[in-house]
Amino acid sequence: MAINNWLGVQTEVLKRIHDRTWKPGEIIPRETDLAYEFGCARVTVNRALRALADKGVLDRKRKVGTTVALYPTSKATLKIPLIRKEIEDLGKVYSYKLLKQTQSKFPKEERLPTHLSSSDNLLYIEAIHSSDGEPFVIESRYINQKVVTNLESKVFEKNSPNEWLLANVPYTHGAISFSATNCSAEKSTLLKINPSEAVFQIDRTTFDREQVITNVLLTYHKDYQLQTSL
Amino acid sequence: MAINNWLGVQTEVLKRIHDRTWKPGEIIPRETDLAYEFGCARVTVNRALRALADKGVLDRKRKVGTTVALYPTSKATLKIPLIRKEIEDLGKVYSYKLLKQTQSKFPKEERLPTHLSSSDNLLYIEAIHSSDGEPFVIESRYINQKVVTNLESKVFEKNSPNEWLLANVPYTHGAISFSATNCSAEKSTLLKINPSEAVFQIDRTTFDREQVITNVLLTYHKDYQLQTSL
DNA sequence: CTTACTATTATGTACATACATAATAGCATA
DNA sequence: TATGCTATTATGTATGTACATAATAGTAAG
Repeated sequence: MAINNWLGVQTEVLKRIHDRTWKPGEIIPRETDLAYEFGCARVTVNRALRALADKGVLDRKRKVGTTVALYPTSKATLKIPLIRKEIEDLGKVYSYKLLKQTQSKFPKEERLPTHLSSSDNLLYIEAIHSSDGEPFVIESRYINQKVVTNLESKVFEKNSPNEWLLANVPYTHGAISFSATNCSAEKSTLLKINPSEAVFQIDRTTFDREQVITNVLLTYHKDYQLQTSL
Repeated sequence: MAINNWLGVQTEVLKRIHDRTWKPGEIIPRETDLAYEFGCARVTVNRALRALADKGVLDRKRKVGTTVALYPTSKATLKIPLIRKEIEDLGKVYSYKLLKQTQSKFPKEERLPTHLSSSDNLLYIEAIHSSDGEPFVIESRYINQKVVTNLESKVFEKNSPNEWLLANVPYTHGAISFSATNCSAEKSTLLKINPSEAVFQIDRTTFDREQVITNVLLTYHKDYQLQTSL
């Protein structure tokens, strides 16, 4: 019976990997052969296999062929949501408060903002996002004013930098890192937790080509979990 | 000048989004028109736009059209590597040690293993992975022996469950969550850190269709960072 | 005014075909 | 033996064409 759509091909291929007809590391039949077997066009097989290679299930190489990935490089795609949206999606009321806004060439912070040099003309902002009035995450951000020039001084009193930048300053790429740290005394007060409690942090820097647009350190409330699926 | 490959189309589209020719939320010209403008086939435009929609840069809807995503849902794809590979890629020497292996219907752990019920026939394993002799991560795992039946009792003395399962038990999907926690006394000894120091944790459950194969809690050494790019 | 049908439209997919490109193997030459 | 050329091969991509499908708008029937 012919399989005449790429999702069907994908399902069949996954089935064979799963039931070990094709074992990890092994080479699978070439596109032409599979197309003949399934009774469809090679392009259809190509699309299915390409999608699986994107997911990390298969490895493909020109002239060599397609192999079942030895260690399926479990690629989890995690969506980094807007903070407001994340809170609202939980059915909670979102609120935002600006805590600090300073012009600072040499930020007197404990952390070195990644990817930024002290020579940059930086705007430092600290704000807190709350869920039903409870502290949710502290946003601690540097903005490179060499790149972001259309800034009115009072924007961030009402709008969170998180949201304003996303809507107003397009970026080309970014670097992101997740870690755990013992909460500083100052932040623990803001988050209403005990000092040195373990907190989840996201450090993200976004770029416009070579230039850094902004670096943000998000310090989440206790018990925050970042979830996704494989 | 004609753009006659899908990557070229993608680049041009990204350029226009970036220089705000097409603003967030706006609808962009239809495939047919773009194809005409670029001097290529509609299918080529389709491929480029589809790839961007996958990344979250565009939203597409049949009959309605393609819009620039209002909040580019920053999708970070993070690779969950084999622990051994992660360590070796850092140029360090990898070592593994089995700490505990018990048959336990009712695990006497502080944590409830996610997605598992106490009725399952569980094998509990605790092991440590080291980098140049220094503790790197504690693997604390439940294996569902209803599903994983081909287990020899001594496999995990030499092979880490992490690696053995990946190579021997195919899975259909998984759930994963990242969090921060204060390290338990027991684990802090193993990791050679102060008790209640903040540690990064990954909790992962993999499934074979409806059935849980395994649940693992990975507790990383101090200062561990999970990094990726956008 | 509401409901059901119908036409329209933009994206989604399938196919045959053609050519491009990377990697390999084999052969020939120095 | 080593080196470089060449043929081969599997995947990668582009195109014209055709039809599928989802969502909308418009129209007719009750």
